[in-house]
Amino acid sequence: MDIDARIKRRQRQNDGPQLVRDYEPLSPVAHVEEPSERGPVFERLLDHLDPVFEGELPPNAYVSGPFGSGKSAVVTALFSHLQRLSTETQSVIHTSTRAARPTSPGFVYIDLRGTNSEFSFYRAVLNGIVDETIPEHGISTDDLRGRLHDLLCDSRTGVVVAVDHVDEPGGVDASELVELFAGLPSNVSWLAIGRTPPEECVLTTYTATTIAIERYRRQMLVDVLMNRASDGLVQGGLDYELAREIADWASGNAHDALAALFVAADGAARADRRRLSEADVRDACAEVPEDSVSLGRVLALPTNKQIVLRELVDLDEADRASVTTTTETISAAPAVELSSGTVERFLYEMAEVGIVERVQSATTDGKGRPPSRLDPRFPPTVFRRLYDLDR
DNA sequence: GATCCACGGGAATACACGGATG
DNA sequence: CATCCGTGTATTCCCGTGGATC
Repeated sequence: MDIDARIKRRQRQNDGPQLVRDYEPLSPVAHVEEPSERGPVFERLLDHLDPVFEGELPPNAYVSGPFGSGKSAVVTALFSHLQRLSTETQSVIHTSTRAARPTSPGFVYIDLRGTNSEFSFYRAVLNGIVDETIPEHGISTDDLRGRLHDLLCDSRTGVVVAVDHVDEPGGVDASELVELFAGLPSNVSWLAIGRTPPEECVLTTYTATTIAIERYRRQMLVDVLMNRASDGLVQGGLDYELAREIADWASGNAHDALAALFVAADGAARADRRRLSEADVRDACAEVPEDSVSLGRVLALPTNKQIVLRELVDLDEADRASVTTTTETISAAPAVELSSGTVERFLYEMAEVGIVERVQSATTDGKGRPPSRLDPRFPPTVFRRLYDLDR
């Protein structure tokens, strides 16, 4: 960078603070410690978990709600508080020795994104119970299950395991989850969380409680946006009116609303403005796909798949004309060390589970099956930033 | 030495089209 | 005209190997 540019930057900074102070609070993936807008939902969850405060295990339960209704936000917040509480009171099993005498159940939160195998599931449970970190290799799945049995059978009170994102495409579905829990002792109570409505979900035949969470009301969503904006943007960066506009457009989906805010903020920041404009918001909303896939899912993908996606979102139209040319361009990129066969398979696999969408080309050049273009089903700007941010 | 799982690589299958065939 | 066939491409499926980790 030359000296002029350095000076310019200083001048700009002295003009006033940048629009975006911190991208983190704007991220649709980030959950805050205290989601203040969902008080009643907390109450319902606490009602269900009530036996815990008597040292008893609650029954199994299923929490359902549409995309972006705050299920994960609420459960992760609640469980992190409960965990803290039970560690403070020394009530959970802490070590693998039997010295500790638990008087209240332990709490484990598991995100099924990224735990696709039997092994990784039991490993996650065990990790949530003991202090030490369980190795990822060199120990068999059966050994893991064995250790869990030993530990839990020694524990008088057991654990409550929250399992988030049940039934996602390509992930663990309801019946597989039942199988997994069948491999654990009976003093494990689960709290499953998913989008499938309770009446369609087989899990409810194993639960005493189902808790349905509704989508955000408009006003609540506006509050969420204003709160996040006040954490991530410079003061006055987001007008109340624009927050309402985003909330209206998102119709109760907090994920999409935050994604739009993120994109809009990014756009305004690039244009070197100090506040979001009407046009920023409009463009941002247009960038978020109609039926978008959660960025949480995208960012939970294995590293190499994310690398492929990172390249994909930068390709121009010509390079995305077919899966074949997309594959060629991506595997030629310096950042990609995969064989083209693998890149291609990754692309198809991600299309299969809805991370990207295959759009069949209308133009047929006579020869062979018509090619498909791959469209990301998430806002590229958000993915780009969040991906680049933690490299 | 044991274990899990990511990769590679290729085989099998599906699809679209034009032209041949009955 | 309906159906079959061959060709070229797209898509799916499968499984062994080896890297990484303990």
